[in-house]
Amino acid sequence: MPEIAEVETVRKTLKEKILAKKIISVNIVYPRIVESPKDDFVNILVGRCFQDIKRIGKWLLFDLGDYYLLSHLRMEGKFFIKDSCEKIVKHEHVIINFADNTSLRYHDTRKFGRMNLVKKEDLDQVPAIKKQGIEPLDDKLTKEYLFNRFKKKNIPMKTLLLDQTIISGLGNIYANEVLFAAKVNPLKKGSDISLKECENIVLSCNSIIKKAIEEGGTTIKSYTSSLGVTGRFQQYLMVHKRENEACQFCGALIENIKVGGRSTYYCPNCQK
DNA sequence: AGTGCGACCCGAACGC
DNA sequence: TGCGTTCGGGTCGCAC
Repeated sequence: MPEIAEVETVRKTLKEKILAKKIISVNIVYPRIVESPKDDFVNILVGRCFQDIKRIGKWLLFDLGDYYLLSHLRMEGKFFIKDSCEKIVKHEHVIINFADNTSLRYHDTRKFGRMNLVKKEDLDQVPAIKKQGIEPLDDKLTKEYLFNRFKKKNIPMKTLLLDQTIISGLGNIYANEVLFAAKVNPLKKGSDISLKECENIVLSCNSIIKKAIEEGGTTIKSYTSSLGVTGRFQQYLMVHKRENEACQFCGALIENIKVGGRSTYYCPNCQK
């Protein structure tokens, strides 16, 4: 489940490995991953090189000079670097071969991830990018901003934290952790949230995402970032996947409920 | 406009 | 053992 901290880890680790290497061929094994016309996708990549890797929310932006290759890992997308001669293994869907006989391989067991090529000047036109909200570590994420975005919403806070147009980059793990740290009940409606609670959410977002990025993200189930890098944040998780364990603050048992169809973990005593 | 929900996927976990 | 069923997870698009 790559969220902002995992995507940031992928960005940093990949940058060390693939910049300024000429792309000599592209192999699209599973076409649905690539949303752009396939011929364009191959023709534009070949001959160019990645000059930088940026990130907006959970989106990776591979900078090709005049184009961006956008990549969203969804739940289980991963990138690996392998020698070009190595066999394509199961779940490797897009292979980008470099002139130095290495290759960047997109691996995704669920096939949910997506890639797009977009001209740099058209980036603002991409709907998914255009509507991204404010990032957890951005100074513009203030209690007043959140209060204004939440106050007319008659839906649960858990759902609102997952809304990428409000806060950009939180997924299920960090949404659970942020609500616990802020002592906000996941079922509480946005319209019932106080300015003080918004302040707590901002502070919790800041500290949790900062720590998660420092620790290289979280490894849950099948997820490793890229290049075999394993996140260490899982040892700091207070509620996520800890159903029936004692809350580390009050000792009450952590509960698991569904909110908006998503698995939600919280302490019924600390988050009333 | 705001809200809810199914579709997209397939491996893991579970039930029998 | 082996088969069938259920679940999960981010985002989009459609229905209400």
